[in-house]
Amino acid sequence: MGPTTKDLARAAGVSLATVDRVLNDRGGVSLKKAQAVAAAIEQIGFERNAAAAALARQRSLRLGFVIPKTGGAFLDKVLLSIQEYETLGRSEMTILSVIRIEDKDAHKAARSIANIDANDFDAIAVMATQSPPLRDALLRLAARGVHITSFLTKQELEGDVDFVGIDNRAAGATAGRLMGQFLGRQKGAVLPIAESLQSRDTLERRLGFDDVIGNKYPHIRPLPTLETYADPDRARKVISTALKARPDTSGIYLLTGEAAGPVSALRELNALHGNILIAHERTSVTEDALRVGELDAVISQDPGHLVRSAVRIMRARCEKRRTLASQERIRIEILVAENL
Amino acid sequence: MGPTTKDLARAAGVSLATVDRVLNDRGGVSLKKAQAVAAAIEQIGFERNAAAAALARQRSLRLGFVIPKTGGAFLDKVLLSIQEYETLGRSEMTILSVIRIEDKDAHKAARSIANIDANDFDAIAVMATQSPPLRDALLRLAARGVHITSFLTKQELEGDVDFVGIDNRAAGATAGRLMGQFLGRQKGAVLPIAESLQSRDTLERRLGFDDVIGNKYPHIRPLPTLETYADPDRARKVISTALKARPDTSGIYLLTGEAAGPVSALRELNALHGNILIAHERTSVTEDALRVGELDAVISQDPGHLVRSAVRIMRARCEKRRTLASQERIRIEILVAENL
DNA sequence: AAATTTTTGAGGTGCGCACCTCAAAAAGAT
DNA sequence: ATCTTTTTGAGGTGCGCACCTCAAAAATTT
Repeated sequence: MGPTTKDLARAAGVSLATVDRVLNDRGGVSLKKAQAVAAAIEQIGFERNAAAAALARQRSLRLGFVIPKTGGAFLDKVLLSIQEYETLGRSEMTILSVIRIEDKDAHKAARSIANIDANDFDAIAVMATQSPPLRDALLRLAARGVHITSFLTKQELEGDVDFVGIDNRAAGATAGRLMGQFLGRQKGAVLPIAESLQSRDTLERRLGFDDVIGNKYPHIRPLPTLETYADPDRARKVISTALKARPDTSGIYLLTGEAAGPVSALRELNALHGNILIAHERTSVTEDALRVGELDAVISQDPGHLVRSAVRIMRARCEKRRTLASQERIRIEILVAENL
Repeated sequence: MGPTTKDLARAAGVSLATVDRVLNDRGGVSLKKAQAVAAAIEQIGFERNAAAAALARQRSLRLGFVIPKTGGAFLDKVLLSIQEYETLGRSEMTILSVIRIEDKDAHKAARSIANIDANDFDAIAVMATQSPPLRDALLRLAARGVHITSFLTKQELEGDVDFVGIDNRAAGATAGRLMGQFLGRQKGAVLPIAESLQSRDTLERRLGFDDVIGNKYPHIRPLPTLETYADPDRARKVISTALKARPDTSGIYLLTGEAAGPVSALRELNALHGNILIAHERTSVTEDALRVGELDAVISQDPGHLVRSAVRIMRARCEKRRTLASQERIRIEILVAENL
């Protein structure tokens, strides 16, 4: 057993009450004594007994996931992971809940956030496209004591906000590397397809992709990104046009998390085989496509890992613990048919 | 808060003492009452409060990792992960320790296991090549109440032994897929290199590899596996001979976890560029080789993940909890330069 | 029916911490 | 020097469970 608060009090030359005040930020402690306690913590290597703290605190941590209302298969998987964790997390004194927000319009999103009662949550993980009104709403929540973590999409508030998610630029670069390797010496054009170019993730992925292709595989020519606007008809039309315009196309890169639309469009156009196809996010659609050989690789991030990481970070923030950063980096996974 | 033991006792119509006897296997409970408690657990959805249990139990779980004495960079990473977890796990009431065993000889290994005092451990995770004497030694430990988990190498004892590690056949298949894709339409031979063919892991990987190559990329010819016996000189010699014998070699597959030897041999032979090279396990050697483009891909399993998973499983066994199996499958990771 | 064994219940203790109250001490203000 | 404010300490309570003892009740044997 490590040293207890009692040992800490003795080592610091203060009472248990003062130790408690320092450990739990209750204020009303002179700088001198506070420093004495801090020094003693270092010296004797005190570590709060998590089990005892959880038991005594008795109050479950209320963690919220703020998630857009509209979203496809990947988001569903994230939601499922949250649910899974809920049943498991009950014994760990955490209550998870999901808050769906409007995401079409920055102001609506901000209003959804503003509607969150700061008393209901100890921390929230926010997935939402950045915007000034949203930022203000988040800052107000933060001011009322809710810890904010950005989830999948970066938020820039004051100070350092933890971020849970992959590095999209590196993800795009990974896709570029695979595309280059899969195409080999073969010359040709690569067609990137996205839902929209508005999203920051898409842009970052494209940047990473172009970077690798340009530097390592200069014989491959990346075409301008096609936008589907999440509309199957439009997808089929623009893809068809693009493929006709560039018959030398030999690779297709689906930048967007939602691969279902483009994949079925490509299937109808008979463009699935013969072309190297790389997509993002593991969903039932991409899994199946990998298995039958329509897709060659999928770049993905594990939703379960995302959720667990977010929960760990939020808990650490609430309990004023430091997190083991190395454990929290979300890996960029590469999936092929054999390692599903 | 979920229901407590008090609620459980009331629901089952028994006393707290009986509930305690059932929950902690103290015996001396009639079948009838035991079933009543079990039924009540289901009915009211009782879940032991892990924090309170850990606190009351007071006794840290003593978990052991049984690891071969000889081992390369990958094993070092595993050991490092165990150490990392140790500092972190102290607050979680677990004490990890590592037991190094002889591994050259099955009898020596068995004797090392036999030397383990069953009173010192609640559970151990064993990494050792299977053999009848080893099996006996493990069974004796199990009989004395130590929970056994197989770690990286499967152990077949009585009943079901948990296994922590990747599916080596699938790992080999993944390597085969990448090799096939990277080589593209290019015909040629692929040279698999291993330390020795004795190890089960190596065999399984080779099987998976051949399976994919044979079925999906029949124009590629896998050569017989080269054995280096972990000897750099021998490695250089056999590789050189093999490459001369088959000038059409265009891919090399390093089956073994230790890539350092073969990689430097290949470097001296100037066989690194021009050939597609795939290896196993992330180490500083494979990382560097990936970055500079000598290696094209690495198939790996995360040591940190391995250790955490093993600990979770051992704890669950000791505390008679069921584990969330989905969370415990170790992923087969694919690494390229961009997703390190 | 008596003696034995097995099963059950009542009750207590302590794990390490969070959170609370109240009084005493120290520091600062007037 | 008195009053006010801030800081400190002593002490208590309870979280849910593990683990213990002892006596009473029930089931089994003799």
